[in-house]
Amino acid sequence: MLEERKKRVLQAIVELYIKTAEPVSSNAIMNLEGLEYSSATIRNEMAELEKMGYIEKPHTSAGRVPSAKGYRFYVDELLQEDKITLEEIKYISEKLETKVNEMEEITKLTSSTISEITHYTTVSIGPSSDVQTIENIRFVLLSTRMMMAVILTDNGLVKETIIKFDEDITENQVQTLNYMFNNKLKGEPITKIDKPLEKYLVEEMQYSVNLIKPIIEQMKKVIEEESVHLEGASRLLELPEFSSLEVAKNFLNILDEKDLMADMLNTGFAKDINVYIGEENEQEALKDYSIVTFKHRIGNKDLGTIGIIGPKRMDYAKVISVMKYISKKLNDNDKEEN
Amino acid sequence: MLEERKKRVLQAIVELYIKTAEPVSSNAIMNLEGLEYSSATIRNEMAELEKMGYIEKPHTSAGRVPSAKGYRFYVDELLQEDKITLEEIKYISEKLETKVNEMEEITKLTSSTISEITHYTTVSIGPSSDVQTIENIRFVLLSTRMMMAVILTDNGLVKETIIKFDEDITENQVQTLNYMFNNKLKGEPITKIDKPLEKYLVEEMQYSVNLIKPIIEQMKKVIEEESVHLEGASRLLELPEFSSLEVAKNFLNILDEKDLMADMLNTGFAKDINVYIGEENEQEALKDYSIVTFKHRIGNKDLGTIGIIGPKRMDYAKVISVMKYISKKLNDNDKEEN
DNA sequence: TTTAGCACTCTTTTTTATTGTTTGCTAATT
DNA sequence: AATTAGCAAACAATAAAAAAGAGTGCTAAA
Repeated sequence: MLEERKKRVLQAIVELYIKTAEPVSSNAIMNLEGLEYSSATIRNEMAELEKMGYIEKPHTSAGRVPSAKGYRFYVDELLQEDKITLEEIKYISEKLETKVNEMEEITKLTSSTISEITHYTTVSIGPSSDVQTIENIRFVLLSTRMMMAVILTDNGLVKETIIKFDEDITENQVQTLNYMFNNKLKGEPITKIDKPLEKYLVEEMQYSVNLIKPIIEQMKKVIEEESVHLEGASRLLELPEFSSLEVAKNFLNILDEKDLMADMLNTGFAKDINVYIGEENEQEALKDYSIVTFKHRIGNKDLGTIGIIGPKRMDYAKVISVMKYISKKLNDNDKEEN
Repeated sequence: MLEERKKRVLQAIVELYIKTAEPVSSNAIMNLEGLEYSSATIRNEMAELEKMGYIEKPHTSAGRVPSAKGYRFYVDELLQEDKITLEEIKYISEKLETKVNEMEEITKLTSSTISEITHYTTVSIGPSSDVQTIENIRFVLLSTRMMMAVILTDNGLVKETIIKFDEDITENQVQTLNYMFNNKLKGEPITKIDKPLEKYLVEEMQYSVNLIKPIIEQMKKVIEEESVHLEGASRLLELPEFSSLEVAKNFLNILDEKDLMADMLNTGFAKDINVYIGEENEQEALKDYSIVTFKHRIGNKDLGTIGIIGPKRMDYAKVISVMKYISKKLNDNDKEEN
């Protein structure tokens, strides 16, 4: 465990570095609250913190920079969660009051709000399909060979898709489909819509392959579709660590990899808010960045996961404060409405 | 009119500059096809071309760079449209054979194909709402207070939206709506769905405001929604003109302005393919870029507009070749299917 | 009409010098 | 024993100077 003064020094280094992106010198932190010592004393503490692995030097004559271990300690032990201003609270409240018709839009709204307030890039994704159950399925004939399928899930999500057929479909067939699918699938997980179901319907129930096959295939597609939503992609470019084109390009390329982003949002969820600092990220490409993931929900309805991507010197305190506030706000709003 | 040799020189300068992004010296173009003269002779021609305004010098001791006038002359008179390789043809054909269920996906597919082949950024938008007419409208009750509306247009586009109500809706009401909307609106332009219609339905036809108002409002919203689709945003960053972070940021910010992009895609359409070079763009922010717009259609169905954004030294020949090829291919594919 | 030749211009790259920041250590002080 | 003043050493960052390179425009000859 770290002595109190060392903690203060580490905290000062982390917070100043988050603020300025410049290595922090012994001079810069002397005389701060609780650190009324000469720079030489601070230097001694810094030397020890370095030996312990909490901070490091870019080169001999530079100030110190937090190491991954340093950030981790800061996040776990030193971080204070009140870094949210009144204006920000006001802004968030206003944005979250926007009326939305679809649950998915709440996720987008939340993720854009977080991006705007924190100035980091956010990525979001809906709830994973295996936690969702079917509440209702509707088929609607759009034209003789084109049908629309709408699936309502228990968390209020709507998934629709258009299905084309090679032969004409009758209104009668559509009604049978409506009855049968609802009867069989209501309350079941949406992942039940798959190949075995197709097989069952065709082989056991004697439905026409030409009718069932396109339906199942297309529905399966929308269900599995993980649509990643991005917000504020260019925002990070304002930060000094992205002032090299090399780095900027690398970052934009990472964002372009939807699969990678989906992966990232789907890894390990001990808590609702998780912090991954630099090398702690499982994905190789993200080892230079920090990610904070936020599984958000209203009541017990899972609404998906939002990830904030930023530099390692991300303002963790701010990000976490904002998330917690939004989470609270979302649930309050919901209660009011009922 | 330019003498033949001057044309050759101008062409060489434009093409070399497009390729290398470096000012073109007299040395570099001597001995090219049709230019078997000494560098001094070329220099004389270049001096004259400069006086006429076709090319310019970044500074005294640099080579020449095409001016906007130079590019314009090149595009109008010199450009050869066979700049498309066999591999590219193969790649395009394969991609365009992907089966899609929605017309909108064709636009996305086309725009991503163009971006991939040309390495420029593309922006696309659906057909403007005032050229579309209603083919069919469907209302489907999803739950007691939630309804889905689906509009089919004559160009095969599907627009759907979810509508929430403050009071319960009966299946009966939905059927009336279905009958009435179709009866009244089939064959009409979709822009007919607006405030006056709401007024008519409520005041003359005595429908409940609580029912009609949310419907019209929400439908109006989806109709007016111009969803701009972006492809290959980070691609331009590979080009040397974007090697300054300043410029790169500027570019990304322009792309973020959806309204600007929509504007750009909606300005003046003399032909299906239009080229705007630098200052020729109406929008101030685009004066440093060149835009090629491409109104694409299958038969006489308008499918929307795709814009390619690149530097002024864009490879116009390639871009135009690709567009023409895709246009042909789309229409051929369509014929085959019928 | 074309071209060789060369001085001149201006950018780009390389080198050298200068300034500034911060550390680590030693010795003095509290 | 803990703290601090003081100072040399280590680099980075900046500025200034020098050298190299690429092209042009013009003149005079072919």
